[in-house]
Amino acid sequence: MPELPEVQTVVDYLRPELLGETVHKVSVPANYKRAVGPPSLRTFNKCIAGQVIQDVRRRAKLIVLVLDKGCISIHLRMTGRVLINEPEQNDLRYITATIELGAGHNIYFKDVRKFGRIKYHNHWSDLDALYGPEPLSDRFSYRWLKDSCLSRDRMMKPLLLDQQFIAGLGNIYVDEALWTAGIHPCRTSSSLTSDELRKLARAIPRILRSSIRLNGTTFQSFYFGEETPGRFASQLKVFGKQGTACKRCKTEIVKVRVAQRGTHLCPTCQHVN
DNA sequence: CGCTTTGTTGAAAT
DNA sequence: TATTTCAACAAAGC
Repeated sequence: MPELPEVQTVVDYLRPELLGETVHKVSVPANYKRAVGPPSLRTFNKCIAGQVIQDVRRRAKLIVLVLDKGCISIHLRMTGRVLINEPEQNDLRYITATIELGAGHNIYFKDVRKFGRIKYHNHWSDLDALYGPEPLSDRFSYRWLKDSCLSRDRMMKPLLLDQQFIAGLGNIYVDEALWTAGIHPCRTSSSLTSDELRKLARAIPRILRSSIRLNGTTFQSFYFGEETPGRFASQLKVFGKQGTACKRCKTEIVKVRVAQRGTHLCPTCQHVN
């Protein structure tokens, strides 16, 4: 499940390969056209034709190809993968879109679950405005987190998953950050103490940077490049660790349901109140 | 077959 | 009315 560190890993892998390439058009298979747009395929191609890729960057969980004028965003959702080499024959059926570059070079979007989407935006700011602060930017701070949590009344888990609140966190890193800070996922944001907020503000960037350094977490299906897995799975403290002993207090990690999401926590370290 | 996964959407609840 | 929560959705593997 690609979240901020996994998407960053893909972006860092793609950037040197794609910088300076010219985009020709995007094509989709006849039996599945949902992966591209908005805008419509016709408009999409009219917009991108001949534009040069000036930058490859990440915003929230999106891979963004910044072109001369607008930009193309790629959301991997659950199982999306970006390939820059011709896929194997048996992988061809999962290619839901192809971005055609010059000289027979293509970007292939392979997506078994087909939740992934590729969109075009006329301006970077249109896309930028959709998301909250980047946790690895200077817009994120203890002060911001404190003010933002105390000024609303939401459960911490869904709050941190809300991309408009903070960008890039998903199920894995929210569970890890809340365990590190000793905060129960059901805690109300306005009830957090300064000490808890301070711990959380430290934990979020620390965990994300640490994961990026190891190329992200390969839990089920995340790979970048052709078949390279991330190595952060070995550092996980609670995600997928139900039934094992808490690294801090030896209590058994449990998996519960919070806001319709599978949620991993230590009942001792993370108090409800 | 039902459950799981993600983020968006629109409806419902507070 | 604004804020917050929830169910539905899209798709396929196990």
